[in-house]
Amino acid sequence: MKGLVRERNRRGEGTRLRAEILAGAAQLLEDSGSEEAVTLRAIARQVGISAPSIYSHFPDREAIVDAIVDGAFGDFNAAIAEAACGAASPAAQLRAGCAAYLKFAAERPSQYRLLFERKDLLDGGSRPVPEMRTESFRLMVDRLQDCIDAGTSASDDAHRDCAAIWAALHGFATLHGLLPGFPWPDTEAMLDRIVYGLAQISPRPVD
Amino acid sequence: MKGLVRERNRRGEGTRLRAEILAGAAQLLEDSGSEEAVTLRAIARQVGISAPSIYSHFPDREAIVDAIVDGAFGDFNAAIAEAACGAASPAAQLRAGCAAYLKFAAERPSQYRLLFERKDLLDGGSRPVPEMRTESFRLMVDRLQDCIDAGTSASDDAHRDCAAIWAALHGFATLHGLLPGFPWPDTEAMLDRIVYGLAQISPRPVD
DNA sequence: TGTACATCAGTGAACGCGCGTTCACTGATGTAC
DNA sequence: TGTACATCAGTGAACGCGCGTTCACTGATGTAC
Repeated sequence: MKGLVRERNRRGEGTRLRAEILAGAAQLLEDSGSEEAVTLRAIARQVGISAPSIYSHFPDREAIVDAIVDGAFGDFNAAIAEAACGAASPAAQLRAGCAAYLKFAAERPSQYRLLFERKDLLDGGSRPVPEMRTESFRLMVDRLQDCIDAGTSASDDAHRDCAAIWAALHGFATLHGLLPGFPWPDTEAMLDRIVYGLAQISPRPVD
Repeated sequence: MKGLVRERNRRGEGTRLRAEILAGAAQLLEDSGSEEAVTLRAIARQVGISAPSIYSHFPDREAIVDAIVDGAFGDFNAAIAEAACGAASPAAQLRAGCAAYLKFAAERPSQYRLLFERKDLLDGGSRPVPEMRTESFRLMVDRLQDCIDAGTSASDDAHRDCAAIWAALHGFATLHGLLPGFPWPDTEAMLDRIVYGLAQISPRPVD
């Protein structure tokens, strides 16, 4: 009943290498900016092991990318939820969540791209969207509904207007990253237009 | 001075194969949905020639993709300009241009993705954006400025609000294609919210 | 008109590369007695 | 405490693959005389 019980069947490293593989893969992704650069051999080089060693921890390449996506979605949703929690009014919560969305995309662009530009859903037609991908969206819909109920927003359809906000946030994050040479307006100004314009909130509500 | 003068130095095909290569490459792109599928060997298979034959018409693989991008941008900008021309009021022109934007993205998703998700600008930092990529944007800014001048729009910054509209259009087109299983609102309703909400135009102006 | 020749579109074989994955293995780590 | 053994994390070599690209070539097409 020692604290080492869990370690008994992992001699040398055990789970440690798994974490190193994931960290190396995430590093490769962030450095290169594209998922294709995350190859088993490149990961092995990055971590300092041989390529076949990875198979002790992941069944195939796809599983590694899946694990990165899961981790990134966890961080992404947590960052947005936390930001929203810190604001007072529903409208301020909505804006804070949107600001956190753009912040994540700007700080971890390659991971963000992986989250919403991955082709894994393109093949299977219109299968249901995983909950993880819409968790933050549902949070935003609830906050907008709060605004509507409180009379702060003139929207008559929280789902529709949040879809428009999501589209605008995603588009801005993506284009901003792709065309840094374009004269983009200030991010705060864009946030104001996107959130208040699309959610039909009278500009600059009290925080 | 016969009409055959131009054909003298192309014995068999000449330019014809070049066009077939481009068409085959575009077909591959549309079928597979990803640029990586457009390999020299796959194009050769598609067209029914051997891979080295391509080098008579293009210096390398990159040149083929570039040619597809140029062609697609031409069609894209033309479709938007034409749609905008067909409407009466500036506001209707703005909306028609945005509708054409979404139509192009929906009908030729793989080409659209290539236009605005290509990584070719990511590497070089913030070099200037090619004119072709912003031609339609500038058209939209002009139309919104017309609305402002005519008193139809309450916007105080056509550039900023068009950037927001562009972001929303791009985000909607991209997410809609990536997550077809998500309950997206009707495209027309989204267009109304995006154009009128972000351009600060009183809803449903006279066409 | 006929023939020798230059042109050139397209080919087939081959190169070196990096990839995912497999397989038999090694050698250190911990355990049973 | 000492020794024989089981475990298992990690390895090195090899596989077959598709890729971009090169190179010397073939054979049909048009031209010069």
